[in-house]
Amino acid sequence: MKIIINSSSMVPIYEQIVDQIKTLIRNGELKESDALPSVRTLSKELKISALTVKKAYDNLESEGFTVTVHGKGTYVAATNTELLLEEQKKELEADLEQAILKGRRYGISDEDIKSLFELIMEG
Amino acid sequence: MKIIINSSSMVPIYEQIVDQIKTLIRNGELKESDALPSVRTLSKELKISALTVKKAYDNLESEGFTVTVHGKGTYVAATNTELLLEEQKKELEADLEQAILKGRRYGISDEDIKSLFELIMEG
Amino acid sequence: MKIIINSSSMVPIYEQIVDQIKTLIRNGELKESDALPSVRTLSKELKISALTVKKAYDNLESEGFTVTVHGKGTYVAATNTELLLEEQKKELEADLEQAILKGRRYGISDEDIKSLFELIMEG
Amino acid sequence: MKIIINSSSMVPIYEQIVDQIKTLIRNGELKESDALPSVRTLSKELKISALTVKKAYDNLESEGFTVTVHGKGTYVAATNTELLLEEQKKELEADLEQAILKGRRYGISDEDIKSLFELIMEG
DNA sequence: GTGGTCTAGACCACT
DNA sequence: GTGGTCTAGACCACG
Repeated sequence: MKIIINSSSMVPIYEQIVDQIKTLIRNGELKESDALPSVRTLSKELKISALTVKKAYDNLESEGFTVTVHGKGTYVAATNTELLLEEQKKELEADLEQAILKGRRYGISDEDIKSLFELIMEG
Repeated sequence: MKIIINSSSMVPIYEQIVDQIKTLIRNGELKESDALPSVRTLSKELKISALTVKKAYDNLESEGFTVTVHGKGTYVAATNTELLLEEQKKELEADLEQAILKGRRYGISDEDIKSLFELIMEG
Repeated sequence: MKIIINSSSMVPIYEQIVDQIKTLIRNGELKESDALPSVRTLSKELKISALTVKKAYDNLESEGFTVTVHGKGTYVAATNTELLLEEQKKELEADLEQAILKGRRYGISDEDIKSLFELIMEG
Repeated sequence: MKIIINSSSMVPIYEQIVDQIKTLIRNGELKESDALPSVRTLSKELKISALTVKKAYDNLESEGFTVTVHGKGTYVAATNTELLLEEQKKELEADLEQAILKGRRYGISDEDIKSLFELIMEG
């Protein structure tokens, strides 16, 4: 499990974990029935609170990506990776839209917004 | 002063006020030496706490957009609108970059990200 | 009446007026029984609110420097200029003491405080 | 954390806290990465509102003396204590200058002002 | 547990 | 009237 935490990021730690595990599942690096590391193991590995890892796992479970067996551990559920990709695209779309709307609210021209976007994509 | 508050947004109310007043200043709808509505007036108008409006005004003052005279009111300071535009562009850039990085972290191809962006801009 | 208002100063306007009139009295530029300008006249001259001038005059009267005759105006009272000088010295002493105490609270050495003081006196 | 609040002072409580913490940092009693007491803890200790403590902490952070991590706490930032000393000296200088100017405005001789100053320093 | 935001209302100083 | 400070308590998000 190569999970990288950026504690100075504005994105909450638990969300960073959720995002990365989702992607691992979609990429096939985590397959159906694979066991995730235990809450305590991962928390020690990442040097964060076990409660934070648990919150991430809870989110994954409530979204259907994992199933937790009491006293045994957390396992990757059967997933439709196509569906997951769609979901992630929707999330990206929402983020992009919000950024664009903010730019327009600031009175920045669409041309300038496009230029900025392309600059970032190329950089 | 047409300020619109979205109380269900994750963006704090005081920040929404700050953003909108900054934009009003940059657009020339609020000119140098113009008086902002008093803290109490605006708080009644927006049906929010006076403290929340004050926090917004404090932020504007500490960033140099306004000057406050005790017992008199809050006024638009002399500002370099060029500089303000740059600042807002930087904010937009940061937002866009974060969205793009998230998309890539999700394993979405750059082509797909570009398509999504253009779709939103045209829609 | 040469009164100078610094509206960007931290010292309240009414206090600036009080201070300057006190000094005019002590220097003999305003003598016993001299009439002060009317509240409205002075407020127009200084381009400030009449209420602010009134507050200054009220202060002067309550400290015994002036007497106000209803319907006529405000006049300089009989004063002991020696006493006034003492009072002003005490005020200066209090201000200096507060500044010095602050410096010491900041952990600035007495030598540095003295150096600063002399620098200002000479500059 | 020995912080002393003088609630009858004209100096706002939050500013008293800011001043004293700045000094603790400059004196090395608070070192880089040290945790400040939590907002709630300090507010109980000083028997003041949590909001007042938070306002102090916000000020410290916006001036770069501390960093706050959501859900974790407030920590002393890496600071240039030399720079801080300079800043505090400037503040002292401004206070002394204002006192001296007031004395001169009162027509008190420079010799008298110096005498007063030395008396206070020795006392 | 932590900080972040918001409320409703109080009292004060200045104009 | 204005802004400046403070309170006591609420609800939320994060760890």
